[in-house]
Amino acid sequence: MDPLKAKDEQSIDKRVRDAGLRPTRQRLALASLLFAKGNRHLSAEELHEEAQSAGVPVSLATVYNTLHQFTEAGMLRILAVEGAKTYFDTNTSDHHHFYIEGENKIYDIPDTPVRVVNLPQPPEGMEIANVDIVVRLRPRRDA
Amino acid sequence: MDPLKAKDEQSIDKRVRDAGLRPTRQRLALASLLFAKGNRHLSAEELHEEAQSAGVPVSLATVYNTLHQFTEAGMLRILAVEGAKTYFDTNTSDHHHFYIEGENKIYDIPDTPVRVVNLPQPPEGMEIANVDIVVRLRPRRDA
DNA sequence: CTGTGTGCAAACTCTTTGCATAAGT
DNA sequence: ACTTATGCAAAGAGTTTGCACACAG
Repeated sequence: MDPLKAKDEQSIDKRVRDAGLRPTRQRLALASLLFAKGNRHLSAEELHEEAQSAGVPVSLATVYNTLHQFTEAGMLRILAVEGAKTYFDTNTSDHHHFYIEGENKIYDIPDTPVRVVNLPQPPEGMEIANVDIVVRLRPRRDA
Repeated sequence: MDPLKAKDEQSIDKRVRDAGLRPTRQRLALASLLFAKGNRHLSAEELHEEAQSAGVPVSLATVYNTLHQFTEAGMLRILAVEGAKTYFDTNTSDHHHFYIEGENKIYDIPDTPVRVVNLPQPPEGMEIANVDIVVRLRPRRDA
């Protein structure tokens, strides 16, 4: 077996274990799809289709369960974009997004130099969980 | 009739007309609820309930239609928060939000001094429609 | 073995749609 | 009158849940 692949699989396995989840076939397969290729923004349905294509017959319900378990474990973040679908982001660090209106596409803002200034104090008894910035884009009307 | 109320109703009427919409009973009533009391963040269902309480028997479908028509006319903005529900904001100018996790509550960031620096160039052929900042809050664990 | 995870299908929530009736101009 | 808006109920999309079977430890 390809040693590189073996190593990836080991680290995936560790990641899932460290999250306190049993490394089942399905969870490992989903984790591989999610974390193998860098930062991704996926809906449950998209991940489900990828799994099918990859020959891993996982059910949609399990995909939802798994995505939420990974999210609770801090391996994923939920993206707040309007519209019905929930997107999950494999990059849990501070970074922000472009959102293309009408296309339902999300992209990382590259090199994320974006910063927020003058953040207000949160109200009594609350703390800031995180700050999401969505830069909504549309096709230029002129030009 | 109370002259103040009459004046409000006139301006509501004008607002709806200016949006190119016929000032029907329902649209006027919903516009009054939406715009009478300053900035608000409402879901369709919440507005529907308010209308019922106010004695305006409008159907939920009409509330949805109306909210979308108002949005297209630029009188409302859709708020992007995670979760299934769509929220509409009566304040269409540049300002940002606190979101309380678990409560599904949205508040304006007061006096909005928040600003984003180092916004990147949008990709080719795209322009920035707007920038949404959501500061997600959670109860403090300590203290 | 024992308990957790999975798959299926049904349930649920929010939102949209189709069509007959009602209201605005 | 003519046209657009409304209400209802049904359909639709996305997500969650309950329960029997399967798999990991």
